[in-house]
Amino acid sequence: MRLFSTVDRSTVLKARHSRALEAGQAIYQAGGDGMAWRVRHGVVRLDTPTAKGETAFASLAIAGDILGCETMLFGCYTFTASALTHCELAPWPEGEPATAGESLLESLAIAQRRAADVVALRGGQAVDRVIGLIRLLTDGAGKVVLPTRQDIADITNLRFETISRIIKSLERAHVLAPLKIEGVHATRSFSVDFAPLAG
Amino acid sequence: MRLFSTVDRSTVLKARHSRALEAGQAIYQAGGDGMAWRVRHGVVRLDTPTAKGETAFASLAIAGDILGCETMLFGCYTFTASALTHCELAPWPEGEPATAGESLLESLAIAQRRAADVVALRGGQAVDRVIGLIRLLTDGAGKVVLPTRQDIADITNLRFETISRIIKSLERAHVLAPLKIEGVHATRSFSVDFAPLAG
DNA sequence: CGATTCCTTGAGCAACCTCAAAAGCGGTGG
DNA sequence: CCACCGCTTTTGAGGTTGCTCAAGGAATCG
Repeated sequence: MRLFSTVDRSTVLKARHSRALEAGQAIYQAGGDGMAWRVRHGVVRLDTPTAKGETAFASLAIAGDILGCETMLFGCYTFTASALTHCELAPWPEGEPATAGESLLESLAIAQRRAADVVALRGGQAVDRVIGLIRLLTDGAGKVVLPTRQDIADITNLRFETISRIIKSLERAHVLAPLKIEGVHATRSFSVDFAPLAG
Repeated sequence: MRLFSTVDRSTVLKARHSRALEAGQAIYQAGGDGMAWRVRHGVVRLDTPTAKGETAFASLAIAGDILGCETMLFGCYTFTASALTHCELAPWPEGEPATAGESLLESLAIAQRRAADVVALRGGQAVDRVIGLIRLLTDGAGKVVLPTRQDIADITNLRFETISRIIKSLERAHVLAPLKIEGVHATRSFSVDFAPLAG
């Protein structure tokens, strides 16, 4: 039983090690060739080329999500991927093909769930969308590293000025606490505490 | 928030045969038990329960998409599904498990592509969103059966009054042509010609 | 230091929402 | 057949959210 189609395994195997990325770094380009990954840590932004030659936000990939699996079918990436925060990627598929069916099914379910999350980030009041995104990005310890205002704007379908106003107001309301992390680019690593807020 | 009419459910869980559904009909409920389907024809709306006990639009499933595969993992549906147009569903997985890996991988790629489409329907100018949805729903012959104004509003994150105004204006601009179909409820089967329009 | 990039803040405006009323359409019962 | 009911759609008037345009501040890097 052959699970996956005609991918040149020899070259793939060469590069089969995990990748660590900084915030803002490009991962791969739509149309390009490469392998598939699973997101271990961090948040990845996916963009799709539009009719006008531009590129528009398409989706998010968070820890657990599969990235670029379409190359295994079509031989090229559908989306352009870039790291929104510090990221760690692991080659995919990872292990024994014995459980590949289960794993794939789970990945499909996760993908649908994630899609619903992203859709939710584009509806409702502006503040709620931003808070929704922050929730999605917050780790177990209540810490979150925010992407740039422009990235947040693209994801929530708002303008970066609006994002700036909203985040400032959340800080002033002590919902978000600015908290600088050392050793990282300051403008990109605007790190914060996030007090969940009722709801 | 959606209300579902009292559809006869007695036949729903009987057997692994294809299902035909009318526009507006409920397919399954979030949390309920059942099987997975592939959409053969038509458009299915997926809703997710929200914090406030209501239910909000989550995604669309169109011909080729997998529906409710998460029951195979969790034993219950994550979303609530209902038919937006006349639909035909086939049991899934369909055939020999030999090609299950390929098929699953393809389904995953399709799901991610579809998610990007839906996200795109929630960004940009109101008219463009509505036109984008109409494009997504238009068949090869340039015909489209529109869902209710309220459904379109939920999908595009607009109000139904806004949808009404937009569709009326598209008709007056001869982009959409009202064209009644026989043998179907008129309010739901508002059918139209769709002249693609540059872009 | 200058160049670049990102963030903040303000003032005015437009797109879209809200609320309200009425009309169309199909079904039901007298 | 007509009157009525429930539901969807249409249309209007006015209000609000979030956008646009503009200017300036802060941090990074060569």
